[in-house]
Amino acid sequence: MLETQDLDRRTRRHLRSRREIIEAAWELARGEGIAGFSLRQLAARVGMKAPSLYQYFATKNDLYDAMFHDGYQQLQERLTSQEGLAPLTREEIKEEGRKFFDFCTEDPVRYALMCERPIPGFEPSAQSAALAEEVLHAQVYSMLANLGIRDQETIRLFLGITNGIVSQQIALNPGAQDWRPLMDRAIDLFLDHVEVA
Amino acid sequence: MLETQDLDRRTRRHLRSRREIIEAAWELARGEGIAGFSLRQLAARVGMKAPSLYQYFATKNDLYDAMFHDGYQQLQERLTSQEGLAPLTREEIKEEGRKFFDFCTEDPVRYALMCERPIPGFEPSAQSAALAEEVLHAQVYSMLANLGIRDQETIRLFLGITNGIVSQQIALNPGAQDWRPLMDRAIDLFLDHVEVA
DNA sequence: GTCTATATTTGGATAGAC
DNA sequence: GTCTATCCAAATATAGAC
Repeated sequence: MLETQDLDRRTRRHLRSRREIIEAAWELARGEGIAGFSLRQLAARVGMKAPSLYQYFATKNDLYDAMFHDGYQQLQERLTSQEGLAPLTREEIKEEGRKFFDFCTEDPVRYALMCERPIPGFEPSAQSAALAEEVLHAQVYSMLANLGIRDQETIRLFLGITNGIVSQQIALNPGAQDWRPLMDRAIDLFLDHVEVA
Repeated sequence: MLETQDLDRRTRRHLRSRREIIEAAWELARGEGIAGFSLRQLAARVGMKAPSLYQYFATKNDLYDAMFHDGYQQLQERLTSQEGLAPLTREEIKEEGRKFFDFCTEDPVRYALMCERPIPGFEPSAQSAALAEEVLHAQVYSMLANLGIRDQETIRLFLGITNGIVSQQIALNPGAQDWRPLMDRAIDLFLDHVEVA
């Protein structure tokens, strides 16, 4: 007979393996590109053979979806949720901006999976897309709302300029940080423009 | 005996075929992704078999390089060279910004090839990279220099925010133009900040 | 749950006839 | 310059033994 304890243990073990695979996938993706690694390579890295991976992910796109989801979970942990908080000072906003810059540039492949469309045919599942929206809401929308900014155009302006600094760093000089000071300046520019903080 | 005329004719014919292949490659790339089309598909589209393509491009990466080069030539034709011109008015700058936005968003795959790094292992040749730099110089550096802006940080700020608007449009809602009005606003923001025009 | 073996497809690229 | 035929490598995914 199967005890509940055994089921739990089995589930936990399964989830742990899943996690290990996802992390190995990130490592491989950083080296070979997000679409450039194979399931054979991935299996080898976790000490399995390729077919065993199908116990954890039904298709390669399902793996991508788990990575996408994982990326947004990481971002969520890295930034400070702004929901129900007092408005940030200008310096605190810059601090969050630098954290975002560092998060994105430290792993360009992760940034691409999360914010660009690097894999033809892959789209995040509804669940993962919902998490992405949730993170955006908790961090950006809330932060701006706390400053009194709620109209979509201004929110987009903020998203555009901050992501612009990040994506230029990654496109023109990945691995470096020479665009990092520009994040502060871009945020100054924005805040001067909207006349708050 | 081969006449010079014949050589010219042959060369022109060769270049015409090359051009036809590049254009077919763009069409395919728009549908299948930049790395998602095969040389077999490409050959079929121009009425050839795959091996014949090797008369025109030694490898697939050479084809990508030709496309990269072609993209920057197209951009060069689309924008107005600013070298030796009088400073633009604010409205004229916005006009150029909108042209850039339209150019980039009308073909996201082209934008990706030109400005992101969508193909692991592909880097533009020295010649193509030089063209890219030349275009950037003739358009952006010159335009800003005519306004008295010459320091690198401010130039980068301009590049960051304008590319940011474009890349958000492509990432979040490709095919649409709902971020287009933000290009004007971003340029206002920038010009207010640097206090010119 | 993991394996071996393999099906199946597809890719880039080359040899050599015409 | 274009073709047919083919090489070779690699990919995702499945079947079925253990």
